[in-house]
Amino acid sequence: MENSPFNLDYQNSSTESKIIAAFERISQAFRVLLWNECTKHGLSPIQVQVLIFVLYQNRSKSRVSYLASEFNMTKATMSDTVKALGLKGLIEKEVDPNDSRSYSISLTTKGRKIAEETSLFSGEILIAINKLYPEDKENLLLSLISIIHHLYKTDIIAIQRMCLTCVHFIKGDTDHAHFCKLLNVELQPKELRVDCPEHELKEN
Amino acid sequence: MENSPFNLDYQNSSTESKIIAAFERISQAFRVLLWNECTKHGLSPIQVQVLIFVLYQNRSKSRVSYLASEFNMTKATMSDTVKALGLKGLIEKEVDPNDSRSYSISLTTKGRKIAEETSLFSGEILIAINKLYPEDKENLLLSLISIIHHLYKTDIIAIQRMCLTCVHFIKGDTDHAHFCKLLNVELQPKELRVDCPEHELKEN
DNA sequence: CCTGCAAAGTTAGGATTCCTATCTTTGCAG
DNA sequence: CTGCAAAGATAGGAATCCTAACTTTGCAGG
Repeated sequence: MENSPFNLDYQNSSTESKIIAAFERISQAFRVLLWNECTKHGLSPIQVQVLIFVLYQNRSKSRVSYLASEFNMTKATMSDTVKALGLKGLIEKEVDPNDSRSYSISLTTKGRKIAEETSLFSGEILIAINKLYPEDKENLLLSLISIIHHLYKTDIIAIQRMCLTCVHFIKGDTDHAHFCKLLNVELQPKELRVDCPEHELKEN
Repeated sequence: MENSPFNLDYQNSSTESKIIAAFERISQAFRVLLWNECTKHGLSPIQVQVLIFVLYQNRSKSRVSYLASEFNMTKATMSDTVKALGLKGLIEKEVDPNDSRSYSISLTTKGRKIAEETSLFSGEILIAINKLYPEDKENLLLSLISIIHHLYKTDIIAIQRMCLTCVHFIKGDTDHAHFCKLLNVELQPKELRVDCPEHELKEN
């Protein structure tokens, strides 16, 4: 290491490790953009993420426990976050009629407005993606889905909402397209969802 | 939104927004893996990131100011972090002979050991990437490089160390391959680096 | 029915992160 | 040599996010 002035080996070897470095760069771009968005509204990153989540996901998932596992934190932390959002008048609690221990949260008018604004935070990344050729975009998406699927199968990530792990999904083959039983539509490869609000985890 | 039981529009429309959702998932996987690695060694995420950075990047970049901009934090925060690493005996300071205000840091034996161990934290993601076909991997890398390059050109990210923005890089064309003046080698597209220790930013 | 256990969420307390603001020392340009 | 900028340190405070203990409620097995 100290012998050569140049670190020739580093990153020169494998495409995979370069892909990882690239992912890290892009992750950082997300973090920075999210942070900028937060300071604009005087909210914390996690608060903004919760608002955006509630905006898009359906009610059954907008609970303290689910949110905690979604964002990899303890229920205690998420409880604080939800309380803070409540005090700021951005969300409302609605007790579950079937289980009075639990409640789901929904956005107030003010909360919805902020959620919609901040959900555009990744817009500049979207523009960057749009510079790719359409077929490259589709290949990129399929590669990413494959990676996520593998991460899920090996328990690196516990939660995701991809078609591939959903009870409503029927996997296609060379003769048949994929199919979603819930929406009752065929799914071309590029129509596969990665974060579907209707996702229900298939056990096995 | 309230009229239909299913949120059909969401994510159904564009490939780009699905790619963004996928990036967010993968980012989260990184965060979780890094966090796991941290608790193992009783270090904070940023401390581990600094160790890994110092392991791979060259000395001129291992300074408080550069590290602060690299990780998007203030010099004050980075100063604290470096101090903490020093107290734990993982790094050493070496004053710059040309500028006594400044110093660079290097790993102690103990620090290097931890850096090498923790730098494998993304190994499970590497395995997931490896499941792709070789040509898909290369296309994936090229797409990611293109996205990062665009993010850089539009000032979303300030710092990166890709060939495309390096003084030593000579861009190729249909007749000539890319070339690195420093290493004195031709660069095939798949050999382009995304985080080169020898990177020097080209002005303009 | 009721007893015990598990699950949802809350609270308290503390460690850590990361900020702003201010300060010291040093390099450098005019 | 004077003034300014840049590198880093320090102090103080807000916010994050954890562990541990607690309340209330649902539920299953006897």
